[in-house]
Amino acid sequence: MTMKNQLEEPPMQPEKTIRLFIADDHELVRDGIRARLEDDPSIEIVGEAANGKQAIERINAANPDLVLLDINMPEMNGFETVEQFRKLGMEQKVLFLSLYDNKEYVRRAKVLGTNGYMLKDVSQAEMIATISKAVQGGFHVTSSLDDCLDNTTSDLPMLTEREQEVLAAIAIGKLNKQIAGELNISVRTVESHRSAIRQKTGGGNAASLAKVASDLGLL
Amino acid sequence: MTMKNQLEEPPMQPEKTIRLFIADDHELVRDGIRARLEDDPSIEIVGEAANGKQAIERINAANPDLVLLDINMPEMNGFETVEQFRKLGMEQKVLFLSLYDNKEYVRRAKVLGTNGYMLKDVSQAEMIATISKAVQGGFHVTSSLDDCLDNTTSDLPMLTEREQEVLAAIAIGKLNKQIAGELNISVRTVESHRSAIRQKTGGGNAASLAKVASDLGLL
DNA sequence: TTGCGCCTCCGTAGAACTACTCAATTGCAC
DNA sequence: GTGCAATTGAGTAGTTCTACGGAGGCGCAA
Repeated sequence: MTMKNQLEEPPMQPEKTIRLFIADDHELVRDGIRARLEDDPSIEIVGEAANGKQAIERINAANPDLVLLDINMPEMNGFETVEQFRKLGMEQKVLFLSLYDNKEYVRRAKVLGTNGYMLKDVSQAEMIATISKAVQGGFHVTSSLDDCLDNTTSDLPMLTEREQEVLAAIAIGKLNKQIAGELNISVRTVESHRSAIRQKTGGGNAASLAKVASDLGLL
Repeated sequence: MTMKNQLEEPPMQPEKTIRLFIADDHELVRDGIRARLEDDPSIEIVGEAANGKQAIERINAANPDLVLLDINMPEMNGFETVEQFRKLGMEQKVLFLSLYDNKEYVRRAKVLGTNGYMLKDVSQAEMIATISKAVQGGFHVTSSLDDCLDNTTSDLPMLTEREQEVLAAIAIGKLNKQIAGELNISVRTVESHRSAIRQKTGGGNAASLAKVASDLGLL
């Protein structure tokens, strides 16, 4: 367990250009990223997509070193897209780009084995730095999120899958009875989950649970 | 009441450049806008701000023809910023820029007497076109929002102020009892408002009201 | 002045949720 | 196998919300 395998790709020149693929549903944001990075000779933008589906179709042809992936996209969001990558055997490095400094998002990004989480409010310098680091491997977040990293496994609510299902249903206004029907469990079980969710999240009534759900990115 | 006062600034050349001020909390988005507009000789970017407060401080010095204003900004959002403009006697034209195709936002933009509402997913061409139109006056929305315009006064829930206060409180998980205390009204009154809100929005239980509140931009 | 919308308040009945408690089953890790 | 977490289910009591019904005051506009 030495530091050897830190350099898996052997002959890496110091000035090798990074082949970057951008997936974001807003053309405006893509333009912004382009504008920022095109000055930098060490980064080359080799492709774009406006959603996860397009990304999957186009990435292999573009053969990027790193995929800059927005989380909130229509059709297929960033997380789902990465899951698809894995299923299809695509092993590109991924750096998430998101508007939200949401601990749960950061946690999921880490759990998925991606290489970083970057907020959209970063400066040009930090964006370039984070991209460079993500390409090397490991998991990197932009500075304002540093604190999310430490407690990423301990501090967070960490709802179980079932609890997340139930919470998502609660958040869109479903009644316990409906939820029970859809999940094929008894109303009492739904209540049990609900109560567990309340305990873990500190949320009180149904409305505040809805807020929690949206904070957790379950909608 | 002829059309005379439509041209208050008398000698307007056809190719006059538009002096544009950009207020958006994301440097990335500002960069994107810059990148898109800097090719166009008819638009000149004369200033930037990262929030409403900065915008107010800087706009007079920049003397723009049009302010491109993000809605979701920290400290002071776009709507509050415009209200401040008015209080301070600033009469610059305003074009909102937002991520959300939210009818209620469009309605508020219109009610505030601003000159348009542009989604952040517009193309470069449409962005330039909308800016040009907004500078001329009137109220303009980007194409995907056209349908919001017609029913902007009739179709929408149009909650009363009190109802909005109550809804906002519900959405963050407050109990009727708490709300009653804070608004100095009885619990029964809160219930009445709540029931009116349910009727107007179609929302059923508390959780779905929370969702409605967030859709309406009350949080 | 008459009407209308908004805000305020109330009663009753039932549905839904909250707050505690407990426990059987499954599967996974040590 | 023992322990632990996740999922499932239940009892009891109390609180909160929902769905009806009704009514008075106030301001504004036709």
